[in-house]
Amino acid sequence: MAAAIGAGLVRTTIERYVKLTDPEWALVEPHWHERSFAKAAFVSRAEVVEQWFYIVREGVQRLYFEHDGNEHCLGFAYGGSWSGDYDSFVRQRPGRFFVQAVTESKLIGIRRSDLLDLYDRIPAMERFGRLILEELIVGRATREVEQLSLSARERYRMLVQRSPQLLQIIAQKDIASYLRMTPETFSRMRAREI
Amino acid sequence: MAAAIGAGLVRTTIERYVKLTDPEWALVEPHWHERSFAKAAFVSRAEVVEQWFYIVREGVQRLYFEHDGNEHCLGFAYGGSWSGDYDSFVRQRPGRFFVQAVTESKLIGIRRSDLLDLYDRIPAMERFGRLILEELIVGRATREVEQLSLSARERYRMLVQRSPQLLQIIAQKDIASYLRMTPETFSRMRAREI
DNA sequence: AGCGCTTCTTGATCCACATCAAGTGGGTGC
DNA sequence: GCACCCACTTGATGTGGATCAAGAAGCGCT
Repeated sequence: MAAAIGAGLVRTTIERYVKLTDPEWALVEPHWHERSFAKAAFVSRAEVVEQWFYIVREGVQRLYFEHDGNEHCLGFAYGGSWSGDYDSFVRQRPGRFFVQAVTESKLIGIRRSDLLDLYDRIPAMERFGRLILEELIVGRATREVEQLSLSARERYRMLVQRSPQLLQIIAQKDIASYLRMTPETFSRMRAREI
Repeated sequence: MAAAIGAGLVRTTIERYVKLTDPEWALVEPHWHERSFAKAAFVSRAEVVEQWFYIVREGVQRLYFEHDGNEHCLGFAYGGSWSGDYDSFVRQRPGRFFVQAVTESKLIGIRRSDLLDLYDRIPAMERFGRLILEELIVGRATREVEQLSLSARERYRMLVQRSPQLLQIIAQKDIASYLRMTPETFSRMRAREI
């Protein structure tokens, strides 16, 4: 029942970047597999070399790393976006990051060896690989500018305005970490002004 | 005298990532142009849409943005690496960053339209585009982990150990900004322990 | 439903680094 | 060569947010 995977999600997602002919899609499609993760399960773990690249079908995941017993949250993935430890996936070295399912999640993944194979065989797929990286870089640059330009309170207000749904789904300590502040500071901002 | 451009620098640099056949190189080579920048001249400016992508032949440049009259330095480019405002280059929107020649610089650049054309015509060039973005992403991830894991003093020590030559070339206020501290803090760290 | 663990809240205190201020020195341009 | 402008240094003071501490409230698990 390959055709049912993601109910067309994968092709739709790829075709946000490049068009595939039907014969091309026939080569691409069989390599994607749905994988389920229970709440709190790990999609990727530090120390492990990542072999999968994912599209999120359902659920939310958080990306973080540990240092001195603290967790530093770098981002969240949800419907239609990418998931997994892209850093380890690219370098093929033991990962520095954890990706954990915040809610029960269904991800549609492709193995690295299969993806590289598609890059070789289908120019449009290589382009797809380039374009998602461009998007990633632009997102990172935006986030970096905001981290440096805004105070803790301004970053909090920005998040409330832009992604209020995250407040419902993600633990406050993780949002706090994502915003580069302690849970205590986050809690005080919530209390004093919404 | 196209063959003299960069004395082979461009082909060598590209071939760190992908191999080009001689006929492919013959298509690629004519699109690269050497551009010179005086000390303190701007390679890229905020508000302008970047049309060039550069390889550094000579000199050092700094990447920064302005906010509330402060400059925030995000990185430096030098021999053999990339330069220019990649964020604006990718998005084709007015730039958020400045790239300024710290020392007199010679950059070898290609226009965006020409590069996209090469992506269309030469699969190896599209792969090259993907691979340098992968390198960029990995570098960003490394830097982000360090920013979050290390104190100001540790970041200072790390830089001294890893890139001592930068201390000779770049203004201390810019290195301080790159390390996310004020010039005063940087100066005090220098004074108290080397 | 009740137990136990984790998260969240709230208050008191602390501190690394920023800010403000003033003086010194080096490089650049005329 | 001199003047001006920054960059750099050094000291005094300030503060945003961290840390420490101790309850309260959720929430999963059996």
